[in-house]
Amino acid sequence: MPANMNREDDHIVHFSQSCYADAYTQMVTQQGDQTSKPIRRRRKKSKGGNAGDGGAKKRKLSEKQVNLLEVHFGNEHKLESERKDRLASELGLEPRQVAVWFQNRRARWKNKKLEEEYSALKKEHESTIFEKCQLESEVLKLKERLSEAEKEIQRLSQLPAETVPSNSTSSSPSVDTMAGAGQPVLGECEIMDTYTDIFNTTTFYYAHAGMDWISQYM
Amino acid sequence: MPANMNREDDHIVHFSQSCYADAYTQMVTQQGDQTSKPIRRRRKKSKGGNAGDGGAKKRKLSEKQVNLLEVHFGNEHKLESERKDRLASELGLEPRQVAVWFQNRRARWKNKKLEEEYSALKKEHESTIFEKCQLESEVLKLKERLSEAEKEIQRLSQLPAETVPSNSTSSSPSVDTMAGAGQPVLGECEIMDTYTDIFNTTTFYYAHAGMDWISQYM
DNA sequence: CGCTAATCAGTCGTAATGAC
DNA sequence: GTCATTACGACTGATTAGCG
Repeated sequence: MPANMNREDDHIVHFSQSCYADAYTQMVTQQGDQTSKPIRRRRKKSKGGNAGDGGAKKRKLSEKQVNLLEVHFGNEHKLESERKDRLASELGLEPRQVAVWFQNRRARWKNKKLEEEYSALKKEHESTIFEKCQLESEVLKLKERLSEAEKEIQRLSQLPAETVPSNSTSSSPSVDTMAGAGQPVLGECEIMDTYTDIFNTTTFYYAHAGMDWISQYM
Repeated sequence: MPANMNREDDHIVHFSQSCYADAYTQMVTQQGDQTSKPIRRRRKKSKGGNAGDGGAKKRKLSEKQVNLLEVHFGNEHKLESERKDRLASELGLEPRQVAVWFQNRRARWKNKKLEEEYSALKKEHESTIFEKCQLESEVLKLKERLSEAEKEIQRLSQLPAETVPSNSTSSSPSVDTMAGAGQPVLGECEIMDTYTDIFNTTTFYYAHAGMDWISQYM
């Protein structure tokens, strides 16, 4: 809520940068006071002073503060101004800081969520592809069996009036045959296309997340 | 909207820090922004001096600067210091600013990319699901045809020695029959499961992006 | 030094709400 | 209705910590 801070944070009036120091971080210890240069600031890092736990020589929030904020964020991502003020005084921060922290936290949370959903979707997609492959090979298998069966029908219907040997009647022979020859049916399966597709269009480090099933083909 | 008019003075406050003035902003300004609203201000505002300026405060980079930076970023996301310095002087910025801009640009580009890939993947996933459905129905169809064919074989092989009527021999009748009855085969298709899954696990505004195909079922 | 990742903050637009 | 306030989101700039 950067925009509306006017109300309760008037007194602060954005003294940008270093001017915040007092209000923001309780231990500023840093006097460097080059309040004038926004950029070019090459400060030395921590001076010996504060070390310790939440040290925060700059305007960083202390660990304790962040923890408490996290807890409250976990309970509720939104922040009504009543809660904001209460939290602020609990933490010794300006209400505005609390508001900004929540805002940023929400934004970060969204990105994280997106990443999670992406990898979940990817996993699901991969397994769907796998199932699709299985279906494709099943279709091939069935088509061959069907073609065999129809050949058989053709044969049977065309021989005029003979007695057919009883052991060739049932469909089981052809079934077994096809099942035995089932290996090469993957020829038409698009698994390899999809495979390369997946790995070419993504450059994320977790790209290999859910591809375990592929080992079944190797 | 009248809503955001109140920011004017906020800007002024920052700007009065002055530190920015030189390095930042060549005026982004173009103020046509808030022009003439008679905003009733009631806050104590900052000190102020700045009355006269027509707006133009904000440390934002000018459009021209951003465009040039974008172009260079498009060519190469990395930034060697030679290039950085050259760019900086071209733009009238601190080299440090250029570096920061590139850093942020890279970081944010990643998120954007992730979002793009997410929606691309989702689209692909949906079409894969669709294809899988088609395959499932094809499998059902084939299984029925096969079963018909085997019944036929059974019949043919069991009738002793008759002359089979020529018009019932071919397999085409059963094929046509199945194709005609193709509609209800979706009964076992998991499309609805998947459908609800997709819409429950995502809350993005572009969730409906690639579901056009679903209209084929409605 | 440069980079990434994380963090903090300011700006703008805008929707929801309440007062006049 | 208009106007103001407030809260939020998206975007952007800047800082810091840590790695190589």
